[in-house]
Amino acid sequence: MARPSRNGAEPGQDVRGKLLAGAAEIFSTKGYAGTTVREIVQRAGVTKPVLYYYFRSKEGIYLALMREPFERFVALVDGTTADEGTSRDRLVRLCLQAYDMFMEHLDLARVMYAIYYGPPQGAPFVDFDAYHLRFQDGVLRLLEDGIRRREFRQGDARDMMWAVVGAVNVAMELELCRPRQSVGRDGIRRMLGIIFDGIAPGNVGAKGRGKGR
Amino acid sequence: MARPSRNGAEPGQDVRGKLLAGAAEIFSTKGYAGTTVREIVQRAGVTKPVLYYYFRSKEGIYLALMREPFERFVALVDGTTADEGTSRDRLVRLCLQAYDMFMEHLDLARVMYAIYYGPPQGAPFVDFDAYHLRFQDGVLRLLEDGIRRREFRQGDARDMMWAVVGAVNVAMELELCRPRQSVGRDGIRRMLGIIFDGIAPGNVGAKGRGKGR
DNA sequence: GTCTATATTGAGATAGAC
DNA sequence: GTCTATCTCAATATAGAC
Repeated sequence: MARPSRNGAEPGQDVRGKLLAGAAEIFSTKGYAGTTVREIVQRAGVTKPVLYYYFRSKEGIYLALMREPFERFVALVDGTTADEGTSRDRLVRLCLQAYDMFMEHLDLARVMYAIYYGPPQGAPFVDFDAYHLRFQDGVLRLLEDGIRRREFRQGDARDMMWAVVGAVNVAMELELCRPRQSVGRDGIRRMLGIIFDGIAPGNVGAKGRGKGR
Repeated sequence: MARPSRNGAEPGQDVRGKLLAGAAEIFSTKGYAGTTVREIVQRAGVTKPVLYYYFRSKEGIYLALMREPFERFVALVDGTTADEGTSRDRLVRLCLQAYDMFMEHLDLARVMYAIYYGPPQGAPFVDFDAYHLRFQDGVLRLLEDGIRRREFRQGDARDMMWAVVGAVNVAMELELCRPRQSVGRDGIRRMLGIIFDGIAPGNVGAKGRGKGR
């Protein structure tokens, strides 16, 4: 299309993509405020005005980075809750898919956590809550469905939802902060198993091992 | 002791305390890097050299702030795990006490989360992991104890531990980020109840409602 | 489109008077 | 102990050449 620039790389999308990829990594380790434009452009092998040309500002490249994966996440939740199978299986599947998605975008997840559980750092607003709520709502609906079908016992579906969300969160947060100790997909399966069956002795019902996708 | 200073406040401890209290609040909303020395001293009604006089540096006031409450936390965990009662009751008690402590120091907890799940922000190192591990270890020991006593079913105590820690974490994180939606002490009790008894129907054993102090 | 060079701002920290 | 005044440094951002 256009002729290659002096350093051998394609101009346009290529430089833009390199800036984005590098920025994701740096934002994830240093946070929004702690990341300097200089670092981003250095890693991409260009100079500052190039970034301002493509993204107008530091805020611009940040927003470009955060927006796309979240749309995929919403689609995923809505898809899985409409799936076939027992409530238990669907629930496990939803949790594992959320986890997989999280792992695919660990860098961005880190940035998100830093902003969500931390100070805004001067970063422009992104509505992380909306996506978090979407996941919770998916879990909640599956639980209510399971209660209606008598797959789960009567009880407050919201409490069950929090227990499930807690298990998934723990797995994710271990991955972020102590990857050596992480429990992984199997850990999530086992935790969900515990939440389904309990840790008190005597539960003889519904011990089926959901394969979970 | 000393004569009141011009603005009517006592000198010495009073100014120091005011600086600490204000710093906790500002660090918690703006993070370490986002907090300026100017803001801290302005809120305390003094000037910059006063802070440098008492704490030597920005790092100094941060460390002074973070260190003390954690020592109390360790003592609490070690105390509760050595308590009397059923494993279930002790476990609930430990979780609720950790939660209470968290709530007493919400500001500091926020700062801790921001550093722990986010970038260091240039803040001096504080070993949050050690305290986190201490809590996990307390939960784990109580669970192993309960399994030995046949209060809990046979199984991987670590998986149970993560489920319990997940429930407590969720309650805490809601308090940090969406206090309107928070589940509180009772929410923790109910989540633990679910983890003990499961959500699948048919568990007829050990349904005792632990009062949990 | 990409560079060099620089303007501008605000941070943490200190000197020295009182 | 607390102030005023100032130092030093690094960051974002831009001007203007090529």
